[in-house]
Amino acid sequence: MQEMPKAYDPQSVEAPLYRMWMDKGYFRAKPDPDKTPFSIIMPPPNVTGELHLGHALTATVEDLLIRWHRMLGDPTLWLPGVDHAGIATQNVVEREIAKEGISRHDLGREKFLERVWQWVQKVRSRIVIQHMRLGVSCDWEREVFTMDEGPQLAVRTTFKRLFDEGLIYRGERITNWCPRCTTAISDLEVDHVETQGSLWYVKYPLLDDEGNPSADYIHVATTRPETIVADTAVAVNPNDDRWKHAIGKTALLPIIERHIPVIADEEVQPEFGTGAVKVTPGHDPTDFDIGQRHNLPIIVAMDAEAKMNEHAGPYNGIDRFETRKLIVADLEKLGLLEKREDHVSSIGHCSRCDTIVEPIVSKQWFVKMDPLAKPAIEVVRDGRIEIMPQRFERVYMHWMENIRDWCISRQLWWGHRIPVWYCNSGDMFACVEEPTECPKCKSKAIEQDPDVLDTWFSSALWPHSTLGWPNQTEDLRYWYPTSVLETGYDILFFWVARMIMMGLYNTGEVPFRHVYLHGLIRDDKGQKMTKSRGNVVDPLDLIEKFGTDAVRFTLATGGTPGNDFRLFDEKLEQGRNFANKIWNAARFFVQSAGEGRVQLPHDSHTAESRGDWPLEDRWIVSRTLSTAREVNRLLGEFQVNEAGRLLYDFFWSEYADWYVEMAKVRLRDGDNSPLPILAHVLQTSLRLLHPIMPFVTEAIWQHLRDHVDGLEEALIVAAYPTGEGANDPEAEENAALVMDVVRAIRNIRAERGVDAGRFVEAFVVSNGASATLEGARPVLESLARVRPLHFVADVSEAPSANVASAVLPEAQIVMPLAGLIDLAAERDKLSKQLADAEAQVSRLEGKLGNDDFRSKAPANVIAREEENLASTRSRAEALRTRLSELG
RNA sequence: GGGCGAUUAGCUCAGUUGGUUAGAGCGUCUCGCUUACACCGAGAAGGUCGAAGGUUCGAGUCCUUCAUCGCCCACCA
Repeated sequence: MQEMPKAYDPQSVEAPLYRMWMDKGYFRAKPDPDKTPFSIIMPPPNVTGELHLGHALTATVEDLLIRWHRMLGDPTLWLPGVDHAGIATQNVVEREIAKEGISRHDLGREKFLERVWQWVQKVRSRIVIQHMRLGVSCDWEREVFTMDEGPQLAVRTTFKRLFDEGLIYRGERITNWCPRCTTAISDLEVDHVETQGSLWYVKYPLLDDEGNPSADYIHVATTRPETIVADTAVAVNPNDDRWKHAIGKTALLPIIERHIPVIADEEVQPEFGTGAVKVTPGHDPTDFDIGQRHNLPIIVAMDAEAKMNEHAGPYNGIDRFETRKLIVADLEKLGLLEKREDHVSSIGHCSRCDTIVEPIVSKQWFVKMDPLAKPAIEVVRDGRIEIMPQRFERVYMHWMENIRDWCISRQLWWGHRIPVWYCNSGDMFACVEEPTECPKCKSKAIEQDPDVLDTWFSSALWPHSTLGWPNQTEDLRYWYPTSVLETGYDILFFWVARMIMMGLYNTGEVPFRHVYLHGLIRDDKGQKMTKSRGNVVDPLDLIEKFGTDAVRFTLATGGTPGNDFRLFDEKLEQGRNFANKIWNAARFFVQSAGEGRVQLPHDSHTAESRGDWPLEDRWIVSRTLSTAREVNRLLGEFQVNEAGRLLYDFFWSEYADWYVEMAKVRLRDGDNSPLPILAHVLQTSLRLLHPIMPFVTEAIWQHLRDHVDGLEEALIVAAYPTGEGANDPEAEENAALVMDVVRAIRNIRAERGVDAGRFVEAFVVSNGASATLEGARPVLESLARVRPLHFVADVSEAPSANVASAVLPEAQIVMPLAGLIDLAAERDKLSKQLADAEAQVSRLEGKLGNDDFRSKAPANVIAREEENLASTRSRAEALRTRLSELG
């Protein structure tokens, strides 16, 4: 039997308990064909570095759900994993080797990838340790990495299927190009920032019929003058009278002096700028489309790092923004710059490195999304997948319905290599296994595409690839579709939407039933936590400082699903204090139990079986039942925060503040009858709390087993209370009255300045509730520190001079407090209360006198209001009597 | 240009089928005897639930408009 220290010490408790859970194999998934499984595939953290608070939140919520279901007896699988995070990891490792003064090109592809793998090994183990510190009860034996063989096979199989069905294609398209990462990125990887910039008005000379520059100009407006060198046309709206005369003519491109046509295209908005637009199909998405329609040549005037190339004439080799300055100056010199205006526009930045993205035409691989999106829309519409909070379903729909093709090729080294080979005959083909020859011409001169896939491609397959797909494994059959996906709303499109599409495409089934989206965790000022701001908080630091349970409790209850929330020390202190409260409430029990063993009450399920128990016992047992029921309901609705709050309130404000104090009254008299009830409520609370606060509850559980019979060997596998059994409304009502009386007396004592320790005389006037109150005499005397305590049936039996009083709906308190009475204050207080009561009475009279209310409101509401009116009336009456006695 | 969210006590936030006199934590003010806990206990003060309309017997909760802040989506040069 071990002593419990005075304060809960997370540091000394957490690691041994986690080891115990692991050693006993409690985390291991055990399928049972007769039961409905509950499964979660953990969102794999990136191997870019440490876990952040978003991961901690995901881990908390998922662990909570898993522990809850495990205790309910459901077969549970929680499968952990790690993501190779292509571009992000490559960037991190590039920065690492830059410290040694080398670039990836110095190393070469193979050596560089070796360095990445070294990095991965290091970071993976840290992520695992961090997760363990958070108390996650996932099945570690099943941990998967996105670059493992299984996911590799799934990636290549999926690619080949899509390729063979024509849903993957390769084409020269305009894509977002990051000149720093030197790769194409998808639309989603571009962050748009409203930026104050300039709009330059430039005059292009029009050529006359002989092909010589005329005095006539066409005026264009541009925000990116450096792209002038790649213009292949000028476009105007066909209905624009100002420019009708120019359509079909030829303009002379300044500086480059190329002849370009003036064309008409509906896309051009006459209201903007001059109504004439320079067309640069190689460097602008809209212009690319116009170019396609008019068969314009495409000129790309920049290299991979966005330096101007040979197409840029005098600017060859110069950076794009430097070129912008130079060309503006040159145009001015030529007299072709008409004016400059301030102009705000939205500039795309690489979400990985914040470099300004350049739209550039290049050869890339794309997935045709429309056919994949349709079924994905369907499953959310018909409820096969539920997204919470529900408002995100609209966001999802909007994106799906306007979906654009997905650029999946990346000019990177780290990632899944595109499984396409080119034959020197000009053929290309996709393969699952590495081929040795071209399937068509049998040539051995084949070469694999050098590019890798967008990291989200493998992520999209995660729920089924981790379970063995494309093999039809037992795991896949049993655990798929998974139950819940928990992640941040910021990756709804990146990940959730794509998992739904690819899951349906590959398996014909949804990947998960429920999507639970959490908000962003912000700092105390509401700012996003970013490395550049330096306000990123490491979950481990918080765990060291407050304990894991405190962090989990705070994350789980501190906010609402889908909404951002601020995290700061005061919030975590609340969690820490709660853990300590639980610890000490248990400590009180353990001390009270002493050497003896306590039996749990063997029949507490029906109100009758508890009929002759003391009021406070009946009350707390009844309240425990409702709490258990409510917690299960809330968890079932994923209202994790409300479940946590409810448990907090129940445990602290009802069990600890009231029941334990009431139990002390009997215990002090040497009556040990509260012990079974204390044990019962305590162990039930521990079960209920365990999913949210696994460590403190398990630690206490192990202590409790020394004192209480019939407890399972470990709380993590103990049964979860569901609250079956009958409540005892009568006991709840009577206990409420007792507590009200105690509170009223305490209030008088405090207001009149009665010494805290002093016992004083009190009269409780009550008719209907006298038996209840008489039964609670020891509790009242002790908790309110009143003695002698008189129960009388009528106010006339209580003294009226020099008294302080309080009027409750079912009782009045009269306390003779010679020397402490301030008549004016007393009158004031009672008058105010009377005014409140009278206002209440007239409000209720009005309400109940309203025929509409009587005929339309439900009966129980009417009955309640009637009761309310009656008791408020008698309360007002009592107050008037008291006041008149005061004179 | 569309869409979404937030606006509730000094601060940070709950409040999910509309139904008693709107809650919590922190902070503030009093007081602290106790078989757990000062990471505590008792008592108190503090809110016209962003504004204006509307629906309803009844609105913090539903509808409309507006304001402020924040976010997402969008190829207007």
